[in-house]
Amino acid sequence: MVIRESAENYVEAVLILEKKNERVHSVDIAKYLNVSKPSVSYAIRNLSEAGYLYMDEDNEKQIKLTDKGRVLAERMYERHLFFSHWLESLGIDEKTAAEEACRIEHVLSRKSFDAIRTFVTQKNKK
Amino acid sequence: MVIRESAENYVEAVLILEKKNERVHSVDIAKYLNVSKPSVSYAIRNLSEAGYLYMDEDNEKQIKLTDKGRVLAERMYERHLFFSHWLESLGIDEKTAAEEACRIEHVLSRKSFDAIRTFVTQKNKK
DNA sequence: ATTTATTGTTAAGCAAGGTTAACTGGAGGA
DNA sequence: TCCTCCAGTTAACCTTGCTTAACAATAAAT
Repeated sequence: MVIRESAENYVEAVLILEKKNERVHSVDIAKYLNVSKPSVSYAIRNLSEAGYLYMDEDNEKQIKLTDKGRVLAERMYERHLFFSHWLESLGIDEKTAAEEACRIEHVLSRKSFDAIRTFVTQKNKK
Repeated sequence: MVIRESAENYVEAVLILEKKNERVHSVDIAKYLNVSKPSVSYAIRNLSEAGYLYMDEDNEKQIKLTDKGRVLAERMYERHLFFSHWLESLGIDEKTAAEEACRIEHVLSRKSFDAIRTFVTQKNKK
């Protein structure tokens, strides 16, 4: 399975719900991402086949990240926080900042993201 | 027609080929964007129905931007130049910088792009 | 115990944006 | 004149990632 924007959003959603100490069931992901239940069902199947997460059948079907999935999710989340905070600091309203962070976070290579973050962080220090 | 990333790439390609003083026929766009001829044919039909460009039947089927198309194309091109130059100045190689600029340019609102450009330009002045 | 609500899955289908294969039509060379 | 090449279109199809409708299974409530 090729990991695309959609897949990245699913694992990130799992991480965020988990951090909020909320239940992480398919239906919660659907609500969080604003998609239908079958979409989540389909995504879960693909992502579990690809080893990014699994459904814990023994524990009320909670969705859990694998190590591989967690690495990806943390990377997306880190980017999300960075871009949304940066955009907000530039005067973009919170909602817009979150939406755009959500799109930018998927299109950058590691190198470019690191370079941008270093640039912004250094400027903000001064 | 909703203008998406793909549509933005087509009008931008027309602008760039035009700036390079090259022929702008469907087949040139296909080569530039690395897509097949039928893809271009389909895109041209949609974009001309939506008023972004037209095929000049009286002039060897050259593809021309309408005013509306030109506005969009210039906006994309401006973003493309900004991001690719910025990334290169951060040490990203030219090819990667161009590829990533090509993706970032489509995901930002006007407000966010302006804010980012102002931030970067100011830092680089100091 | 039976009904009801919640959760997840299956099936069928749609839209966007690609692809290849096959066709048409015009321009230039032999 | 005929043949060939080039450009563009049409048809059929694929993939991704959604959707709605219908259904199954389980838990909770009366």
